[in-house]
Amino acid sequence: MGATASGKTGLSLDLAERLGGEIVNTDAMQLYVGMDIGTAKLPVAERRGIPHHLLDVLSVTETATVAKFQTLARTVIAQIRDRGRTPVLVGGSALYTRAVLDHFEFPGTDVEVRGRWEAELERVGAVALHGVLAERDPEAAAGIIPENGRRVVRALEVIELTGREYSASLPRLEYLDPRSVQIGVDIDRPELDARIEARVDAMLAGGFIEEVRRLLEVGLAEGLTARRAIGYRELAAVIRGESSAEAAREAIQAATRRFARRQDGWFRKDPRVVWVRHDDPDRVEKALAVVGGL
RNA sequence: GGCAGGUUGCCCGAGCGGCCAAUGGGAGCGGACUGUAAAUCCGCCGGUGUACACCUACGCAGGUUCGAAUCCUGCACCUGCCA
Repeated sequence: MGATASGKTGLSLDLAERLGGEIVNTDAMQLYVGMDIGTAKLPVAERRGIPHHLLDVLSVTETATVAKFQTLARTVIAQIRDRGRTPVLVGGSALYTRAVLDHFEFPGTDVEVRGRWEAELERVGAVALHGVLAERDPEAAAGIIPENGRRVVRALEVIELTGREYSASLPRLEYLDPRSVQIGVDIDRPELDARIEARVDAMLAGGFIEEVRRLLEVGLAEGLTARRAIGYRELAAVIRGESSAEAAREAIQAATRRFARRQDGWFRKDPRVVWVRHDDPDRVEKALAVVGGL
């Protein structure tokens, strides 16, 4: 794990190679078919013959959800284990990773119930809806910032569906499978920012906008999750004539920097993560040593 | 050369005599997070300081005024029209 552009992919290939492993993607946006350039998805030709899983499993019109991902990933991991090989999970979506690795249970969801609360949110606003939540489940309300409409809606949905109170806080850091280890790629911020800038420029030079154009033709704008991906939303605005290419370039870089910071926040908070410098010549050996400690 | 407009905090941009360290947005920094998570949301954001406060600030230099980012004069630079 690690922030975007920190060098996760390279390390994952080395590790999988040395461990005789197979790679499992834990990146929310790399799940989508056709989202290649903008998600920095590793081209097949560069995968060194190592099997990669959970790439290209959703069409851009489908909604990605953590719960679905959890099921998919756990299934794939079990299969890899059955083959006697080592699953190497790689990606920057912290919640997705934790959902797979830790004891993490998601209450159900229901389109109708969700839709109703969303309409209510639209009507009365987040803070007012938070008031409703406070009446039904003070505990949950206390754990959610009133302005965060999305989370308030989900809490109300869960309460209505399960009849139980909603736990608004994250579960404990506890691996489902003790044969788990987390390795983070560590990189200094100024260096990461420079890499992000260069990567975005390379994406744009490499046909990013054409990729977005193609995806718009197959429904990117209608999807709930895919269209919100960094880069895709900004370039879609350019295509619609609402923004200039230069403004989009800068917006994408800024959004990516902020994203990287959020990712870092998640990973730093987890004390189980062992950090390896991205530019340490011995990083592969060090990472292997962490795995060997199992 | 003439006429008109402009110069505000890292950037954009309001303010047009006191309630202004100065609305707002962006960036930056910090934080939250159980089915959209590359999402959603919160806080801080001139300096020192717990608070009260003090200091430095609205192109530069003067002036008017009890009091100026806001008015006047000169200078510098930018923009539009006339030459």
